[in-house]
Amino acid sequence: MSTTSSATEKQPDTRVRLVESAAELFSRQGFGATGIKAVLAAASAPYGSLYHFFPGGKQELGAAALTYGGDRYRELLESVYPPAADVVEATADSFVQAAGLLEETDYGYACPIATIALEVANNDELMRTAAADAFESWLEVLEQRFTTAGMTAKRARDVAVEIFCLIEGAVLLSRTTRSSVPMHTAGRAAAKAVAAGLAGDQNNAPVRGKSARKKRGS
Amino acid sequence: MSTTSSATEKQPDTRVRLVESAAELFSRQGFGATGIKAVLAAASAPYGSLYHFFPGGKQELGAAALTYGGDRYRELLESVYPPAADVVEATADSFVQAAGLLEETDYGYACPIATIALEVANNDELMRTAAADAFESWLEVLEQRFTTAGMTAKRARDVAVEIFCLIEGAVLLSRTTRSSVPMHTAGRAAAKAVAAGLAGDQNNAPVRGKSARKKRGS
DNA sequence: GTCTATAAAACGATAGAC
DNA sequence: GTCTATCGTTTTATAGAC
Repeated sequence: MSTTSSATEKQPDTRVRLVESAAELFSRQGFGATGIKAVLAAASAPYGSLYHFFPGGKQELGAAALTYGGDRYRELLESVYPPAADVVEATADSFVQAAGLLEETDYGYACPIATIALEVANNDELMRTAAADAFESWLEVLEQRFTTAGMTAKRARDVAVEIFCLIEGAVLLSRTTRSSVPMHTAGRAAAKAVAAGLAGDQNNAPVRGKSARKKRGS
Repeated sequence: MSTTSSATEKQPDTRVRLVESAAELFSRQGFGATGIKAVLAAASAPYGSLYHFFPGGKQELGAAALTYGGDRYRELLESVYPPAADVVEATADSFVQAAGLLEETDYGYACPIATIALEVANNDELMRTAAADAFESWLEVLEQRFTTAGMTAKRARDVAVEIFCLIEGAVLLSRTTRSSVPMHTAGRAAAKAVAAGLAGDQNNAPVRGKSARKKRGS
């Protein structure tokens, strides 16, 4: 019962459609620029239903959209990184997939969180933490895969953060310039970073001066 | 060489204050969520002055704010990368500086473009191109420095994009999680990437399988 | 030319009818 | 319990007074 009411599952889930539409529109147009009316129209839901399912109003809807989008993307990430897969190859694939998504959506969509997160990071603590939790869940997936592949926990974390930064930065640059080239460039760098992490070449030692480089793995 | 009407230069630059306040507020709170009244109040400017200086209204103000913020950041970038400096060291420094900026602003400010760019990339072509031009000018600075340091033009471009992605992704993650750790992690990765680019280890060949490569820059 | 007052529309949110 | 009509505020933009 309660808000989700998954016990009966009778109607075509107005609440879910609401969250899906919100995640879509907020991530495309921004949270502040998207009115709740637009969300309701996209979800084919009547006006008052929003406040029925989300007493907290737009803020609560935004947080739910972030959590929903974060979960969906985490699932995608888990599927792109099958437990036994080559993590270098999987990393390269994930960027190619992201580039394809950008092209398919005419550079309109790539990350369900980023746009909203930057908007609300200073102004809305509830939504900020929802976005942070989503990001953290993605990093945990990457960490787990990299650890399984042989990295130390510390290194797996660093590489996961690095991959995250590369893909999110590429999302920003690709969407702004309407080109998938940056995403492909970032993908090659990401694959290299993962390979370096596995090979033991990825550390936090000073990089300048003489540094004996150890060739890449396999 | 004032911005537009450079003939007289009489008033204490209301237009500049307007653009500065807009750049500040838009990048912190988002473009859609920030009303023009808030910008006018921050600039201590009367209402109608906005439409006097910017007949195009909020859109034109937003584009001007992006150009302004982009120019300022490009100057900062040029100062962080002095022409004769060690680019690896300069790269590491720039991330440390970015981390410091995040902490000083309570994780409220880091990039003058990113937040706005993601919001308007789909909805406002004028602002989108302004953001794209700003990003491109930053990449050109990095490219030029890396080329001077010995990289080939192609490699310099790739490394520049990579550095950009790392710092912008780190801005997103650091602001969302309210931690400067990701920025420092990304900084180490960035310094390594630049070093690898200089050493000739950075290429776009497939990272798996055997691939003997030996080309060197300069 | 510089600024104040107003206008029309859209916003988020609420109350109350069904 | 589900949805429609309305409230008060705030938004961008425009006239028009100084």
